[in-house]
Amino acid sequence: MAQLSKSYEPQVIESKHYASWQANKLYRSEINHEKKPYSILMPPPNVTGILHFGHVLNHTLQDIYIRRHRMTGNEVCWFPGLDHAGIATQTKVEQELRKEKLTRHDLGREKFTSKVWEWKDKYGGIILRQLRTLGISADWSRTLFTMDESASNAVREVFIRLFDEGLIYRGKRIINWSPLAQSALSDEEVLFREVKEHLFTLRYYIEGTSECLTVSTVRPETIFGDVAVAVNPKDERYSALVGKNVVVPIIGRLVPIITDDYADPTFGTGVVKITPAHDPNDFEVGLRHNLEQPNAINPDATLNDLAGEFAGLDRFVARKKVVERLKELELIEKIEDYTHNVGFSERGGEAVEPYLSDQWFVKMKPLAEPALAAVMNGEISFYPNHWVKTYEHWMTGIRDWCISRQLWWGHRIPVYYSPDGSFTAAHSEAEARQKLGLSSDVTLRQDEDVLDTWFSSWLWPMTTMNWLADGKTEETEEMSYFMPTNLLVTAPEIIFFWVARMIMASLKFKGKIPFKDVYFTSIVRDIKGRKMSKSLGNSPDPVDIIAKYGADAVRFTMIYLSPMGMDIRLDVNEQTQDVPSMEIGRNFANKIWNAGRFILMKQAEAGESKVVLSEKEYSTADKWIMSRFHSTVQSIADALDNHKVTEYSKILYDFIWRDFCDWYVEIMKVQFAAVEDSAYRQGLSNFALSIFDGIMRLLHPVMPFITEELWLAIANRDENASISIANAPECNPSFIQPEIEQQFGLLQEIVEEVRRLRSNSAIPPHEKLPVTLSSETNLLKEFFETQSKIISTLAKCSSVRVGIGLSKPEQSSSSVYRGVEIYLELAGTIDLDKERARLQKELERLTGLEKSFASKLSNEGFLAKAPASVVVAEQEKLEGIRESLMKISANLKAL
RNA sequence: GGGCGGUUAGCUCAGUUGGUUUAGAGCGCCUGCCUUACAAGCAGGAUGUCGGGGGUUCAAGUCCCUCACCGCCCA
Repeated sequence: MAQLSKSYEPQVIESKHYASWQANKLYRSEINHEKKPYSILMPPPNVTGILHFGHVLNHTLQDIYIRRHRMTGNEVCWFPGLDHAGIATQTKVEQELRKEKLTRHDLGREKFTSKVWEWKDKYGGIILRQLRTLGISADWSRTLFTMDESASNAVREVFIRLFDEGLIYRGKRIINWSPLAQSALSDEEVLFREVKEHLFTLRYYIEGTSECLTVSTVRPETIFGDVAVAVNPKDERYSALVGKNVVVPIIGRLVPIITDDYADPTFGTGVVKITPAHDPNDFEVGLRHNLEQPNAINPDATLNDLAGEFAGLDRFVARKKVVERLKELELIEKIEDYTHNVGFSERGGEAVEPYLSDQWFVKMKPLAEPALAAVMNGEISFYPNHWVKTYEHWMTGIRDWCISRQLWWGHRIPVYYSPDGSFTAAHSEAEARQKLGLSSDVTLRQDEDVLDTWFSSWLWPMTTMNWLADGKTEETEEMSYFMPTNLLVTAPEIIFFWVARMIMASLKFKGKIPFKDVYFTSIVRDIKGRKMSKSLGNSPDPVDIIAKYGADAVRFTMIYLSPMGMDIRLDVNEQTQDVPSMEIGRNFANKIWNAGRFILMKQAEAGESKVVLSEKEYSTADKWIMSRFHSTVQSIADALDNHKVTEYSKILYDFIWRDFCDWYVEIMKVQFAAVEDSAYRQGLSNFALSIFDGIMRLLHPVMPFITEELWLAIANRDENASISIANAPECNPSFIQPEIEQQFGLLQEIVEEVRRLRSNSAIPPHEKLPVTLSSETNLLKEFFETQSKIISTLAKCSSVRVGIGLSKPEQSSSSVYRGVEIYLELAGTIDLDKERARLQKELERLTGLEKSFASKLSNEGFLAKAPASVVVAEQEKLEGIRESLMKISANLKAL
């Protein structure tokens, strides 16, 4: 027998087993047509990312399903990978360069990108190493990086196909511009936040008059791009002025007063300035009225020459200066506080600038329609289901996707321009020339921009399975075996970024859905409901927490605490950066550890043997634990099948702690001590061990390390065995016996009632007292007789007298439970007043109950309309209550 | 403005298609225990107008309407 320490020490055990799992290549998958496939795509973390609690939860969930299916006979594959994260990674490397006072332009494109690759090889993907400490069983041999050649080939091919089909187009549009990254962002990369600013009402003098129109704006610094002021066509206040010109403040340019529905008569003065290059709505107005689109802002968000004396100033500095100047010129009518939503870059955090530029877009409508249908018709299911509505809403109002980024790190857009202005998408310059019908001496220029990172990750379901790895191969073995994958586990935040687009791409290019079920995880917050973030100091490093509590404990706690469909709140100590709730999992692990240790000790005590109790030898408790075990097996299967993962953890927690440890193990001690026969003892300890073995298998998906350690220990299995490739227990319904569970329930209640009586009378724990149990049926009498040893041990009785209609012993504390009278003999120590008060209180409680049941049963509506079974059950309850009432009042009288 | 969640013990949450002796768990709290698997533990205890109001029903924490508050997403 292995020597186990008194408390569970995860650190050594965890690294030992992970190394052995990897060395034995247990989680490598292969195409095996004998088995049903089960697969999950790991959402590729950012190459710059480090582990946070969101990852811990997400990957634990995935690992639970992966491990579970590996144990239920599937050929399992978990496809891991890493995302190149264009903006984030480029920013990181640019920051490093800045320390050397260099910019990427100093290096040039080629040198810069090779620098990024160097950075990636050296520091990138820390997170994948960190994930290993969690114990997850991904097939690391399949790790894909979105910039790998194979994935890049697919990206290029997809771009060309969509371009040729007309689904990718180039357009001059207002896009979200990140001045920090100096790149376009997609709508999804912009976060809106309420900001308190000011609403300035400016005076625009009408040409040649001393009258003025007052125009409200929050961005006076954009007046240099003004081309018109607009009023609503129905707004009679201004109808006489339409067609006249006004003078733009400071610069004095004349612009027309036009009418457009966009002008809201109820907002501000009802007059709005039109700056097409700096506002998406104004841009639309400009198109309708054929206006120019002068750009007054540079890519770094400083003002340009159009702003005259303000040229070169940052937009926010410029705003102040412009306001000062307007004040000097008395061109400000009023300044009001104004709260509105402003878009900020998800990555850089700076305010996004609506910016007019040439960008590449994907036409989304044709892609969205089938992708919406796949979810609406149930081919793909969302858990929790309510996300379907969010998905539907976005998909029906979908806008084209801006996919070009003015970065160097990423997949370069495969578009080539000829000097004559024609262009096409192609695999090479030569191919482009051919497509454009140009002779071979024409030099083409490749588009400078790269693609949005998500343009590679939307192909993830296919590129992970080597689709178009060489740019040509349409169908791979992996795809025909594993696609569609079974489950995707992801944060709801990227439902649009990623989930929706993967569905689109898979349907578009393969005509297949990418996954069947999507599980949206909880968002991890602190106890105040704030999202975890480094700047708030409420985001401890999970690596430290894992080191302190053990990976199993962290995994279990996260699952146990995360409510389905809602955010999870973790109590974080900001001083110590500790997460004390991890004690739930740690204590549980310790409990399991000690239960295992106990059984091993009993087995050693009984002597090595393979003998297991036969069914004929089962005691009530043995039958009961078998019944409970098989029910547990069933409810765990149901919980996991229905994506109720928290329930899975709760079922196990309760079964192991309450049923197995509190009751079965305690009773096993009694049974073990009562019989000296070593064959019986061996049979019993092996029986308990077999239950424990099953528990380990049920628990393994969520707590892989401790279960591996104990499972290997309990059977002295050989070094290379692993619970992770063992079979999950199956439910054998014939062992589920409700009548045994009911009978045992009575035993538990009796024991607890005696303990309660003892506690009420303040009996010291070591003092044993005589107990009398009086029942009304022979059946119960006999049952108590067979269980008397157990009752007397668990309830600390010096003796247990069992009989039918026994009278109340002198000076005893009494109780009635379902017709059974329980007497605890307290000769000499009984406090009669206290006992009377207790019985009186119980009497009152029961009288109240009796009243409510009696009135229910005399209600004709109830008798006529309630199902007969309910009426009968209520009738029986009432009779039981009346019986208890009689007995208690008799006991009260007898005091 | 539109949509989606949530409101149950001091805290974090369970509570299946309405019907379990008048609502459960963990943490925290109180009392007593180093009962040789486990003090990271054991035994016992206290704590609730199930957010407010209305309705449906024989019966509502559970279904419907409405209001309030909190959170998220979209515009």
